[in-house]
Amino acid sequence: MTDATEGSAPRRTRIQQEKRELILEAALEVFSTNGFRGSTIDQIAEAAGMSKPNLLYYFRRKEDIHETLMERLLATWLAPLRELDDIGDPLTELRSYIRRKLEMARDFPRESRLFANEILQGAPRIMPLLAGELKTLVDEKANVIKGWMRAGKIARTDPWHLIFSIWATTQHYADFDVQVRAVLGPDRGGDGRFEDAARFLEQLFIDGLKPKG
Amino acid sequence: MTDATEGSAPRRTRIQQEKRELILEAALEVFSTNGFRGSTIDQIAEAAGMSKPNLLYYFRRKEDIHETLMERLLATWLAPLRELDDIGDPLTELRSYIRRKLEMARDFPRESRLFANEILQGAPRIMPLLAGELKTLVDEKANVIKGWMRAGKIARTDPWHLIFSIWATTQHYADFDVQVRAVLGPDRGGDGRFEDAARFLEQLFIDGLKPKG
DNA sequence: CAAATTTTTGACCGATTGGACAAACGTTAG
DNA sequence: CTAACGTTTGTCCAATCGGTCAAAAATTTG
Repeated sequence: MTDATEGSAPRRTRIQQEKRELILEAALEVFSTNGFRGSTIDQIAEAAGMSKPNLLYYFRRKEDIHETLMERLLATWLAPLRELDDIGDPLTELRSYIRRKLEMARDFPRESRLFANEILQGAPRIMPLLAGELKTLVDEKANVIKGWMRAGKIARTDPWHLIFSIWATTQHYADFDVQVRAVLGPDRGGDGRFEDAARFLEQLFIDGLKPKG
Repeated sequence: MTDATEGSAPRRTRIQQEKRELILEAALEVFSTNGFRGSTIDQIAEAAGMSKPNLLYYFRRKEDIHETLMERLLATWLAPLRELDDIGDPLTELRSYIRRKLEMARDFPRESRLFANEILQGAPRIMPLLAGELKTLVDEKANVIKGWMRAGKIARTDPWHLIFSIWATTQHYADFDVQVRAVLGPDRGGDGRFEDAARFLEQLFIDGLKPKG
């Protein structure tokens, strides 16, 4: 994907490519734990192992780093939803989607928190994207789900809120990780918590809480 | 609840009580939308309609405002979970809990976002509370839920993750409100979205997605 | 009333912030 | 070697930050 903010792809040397990656990696770490305003260029520069003016040689403004980060994030973030399609068994498809989202929460918690930070503060930088690209994608998948309901493959319910609930429950394990670990305690809060969560979510979304029989 | 940070309850004049409330109300608005570091004393002072030194006459440090806000928040925030008890039908109890939490997301979105901001950034100020008071409460309620499972009143599953999923799905409508409204669009994103969410969540938690029959 | 106390404010301070800039350094091409 | 170009850094700046302070204004008390 080309940089949306520049008309033509800027030519970059090998060093520029590498250093920009280094900065973005460091900035992801810093932004995701301190928020945009809570992070300083010095922090990012130090995490990237370079001086502040050197960092500003690769990204002219603090906002440019954040913007680049958000653009990359959104592409990978919505990939699981894009994969949800009509072929295959509906319940299996949804199960896979839930599993993929939970894996992303486990493997990319910093990206999840970066996104959560942005939304929490009113999404000032990505509002058009939410109402545009994201809404279009969700509407499209909601229609797929509606088709499954009409065909009697899954229970009739609100597809949009279904998608919200999948987002909420899976991202919770990234965004609220400290709380989850604190409540589960040292015994159950270890690495196994994601498998426990996967089992629980599968049961919740498929069967609910009503006892069988 | 008495102020945990001061040994004895400080005596306050009528003006002090009123102005402190005014400041806390303004600070809730500012902190919940900008985070702690993203908020300035000037912003809060302006929102409260007073000068910065005047504000600092009532709260000596920025952190004191945030601390007072968090203490109040936590008490009311956990009230719905405290109400969950053994008397009454289990499924009805859980339904009520979900409804109460969703109502809190609707009526106190700023408190929800303030809390989310704190957790997102690693809960630096309330970590002991999470591992202490909160964990104790959740463990206790998890045992209640376990009892229901043993009695065959609800399906067997992980009570802790059940509670997490209720938190996640309900608070999502406060914390990710902009995204929810953007995706639902002007038609369905209006005031009715909370009733739609309530209907959906009830169905999800009780019956899941598997088609009937 | 007057004295004592509480409340409010303008001016100010040191620290931190995002960012500019020119000079120094390193690398590559002719 | 040298000129050109890409990279790095020390220094600096204006704005903003949290917070202080003394004095003025308002209020309460006797």
